[in-house]
Amino acid sequence: MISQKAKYALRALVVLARADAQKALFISDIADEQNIPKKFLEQILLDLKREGIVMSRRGKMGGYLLLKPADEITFGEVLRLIDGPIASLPCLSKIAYRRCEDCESEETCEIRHVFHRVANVTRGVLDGTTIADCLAYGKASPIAAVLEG
Amino acid sequence: MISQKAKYALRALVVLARADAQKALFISDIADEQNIPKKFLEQILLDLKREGIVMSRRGKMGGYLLLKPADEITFGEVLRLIDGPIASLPCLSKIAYRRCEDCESEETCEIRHVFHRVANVTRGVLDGTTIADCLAYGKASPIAAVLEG
DNA sequence: TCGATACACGATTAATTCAGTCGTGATTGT
DNA sequence: ACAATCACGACTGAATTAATCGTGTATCGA
Repeated sequence: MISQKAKYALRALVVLARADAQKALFISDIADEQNIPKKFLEQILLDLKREGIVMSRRGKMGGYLLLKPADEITFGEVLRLIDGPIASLPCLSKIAYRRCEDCESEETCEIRHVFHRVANVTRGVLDGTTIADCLAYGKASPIAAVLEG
Repeated sequence: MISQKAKYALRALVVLARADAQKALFISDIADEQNIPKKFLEQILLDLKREGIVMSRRGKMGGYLLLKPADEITFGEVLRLIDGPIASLPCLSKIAYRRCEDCESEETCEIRHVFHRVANVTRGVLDGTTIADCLAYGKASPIAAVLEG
């Protein structure tokens, strides 16, 4: 299960991607549209900003807008930022490798090879899917959802 | 990341699968071989027993043995039992479906279709891999690990 | 220049989960 | 009877999750 925070982050990015690329959106507008607690979303957008995915303007007429093009923001990137490693075992993580303490060696670990395959297929989907791939979905065009069944 | 508990469960099952099918193993022997806290493993084996995956004998000369054949115990089955759903979203879980509270509808959810694909490929691996597929690995035959690279 | 509106950011919190540990009881082979 | 083994509920400390609170800073428009 991904965290609630990651879910909010992804949906906020979709909203930003759907908006006019030049026009900043208020936190409160995004929060209202997606039923996200405003203060929590504020925190999330700050994380995304530090990572260079979005930018913000302060003051009246401020708000948030995408810094990276929507088709260059992958699900994998966002999930790693918010939830941490995608791999099921610390010894398989790219961004936060850690040896399993209880494990004698990675070569003879009985289960590592299985989760290595899991990590590969999962990364295949998450690093191969971008925010732009979600634009057809959502309030704007409920019809699009039918396409996938 | 899977839990430590799930990791222990899978490795304990591999140990049981490697043993003589008729001979019960003590909790303490499995715990020692895999560096698992004994009391914690006791709890885990009870879970696996309730599920019908292993059985136990009490008293002196007691111990645990597999109830199901190793090639019929899938990773998916064990992970669902110990860690819960494999799906990344509650609304995609087979064993514990729950509607996402903050989500208007599943048809128009902007991110659901992506995690549906993730769930499919993950299940493909986890439900398609059994404890028997791990027998070549581990202490018994460190050479086998080389085969995969 | 003033004030309303927006983002910035650290601190705090309640609830839950994780990873065990403890203690006692029941069963069985010798 | 005794020792070894599993059974099982209760407990615990640390970490994580999902927020909330409060104050500060920037900016626009009148």
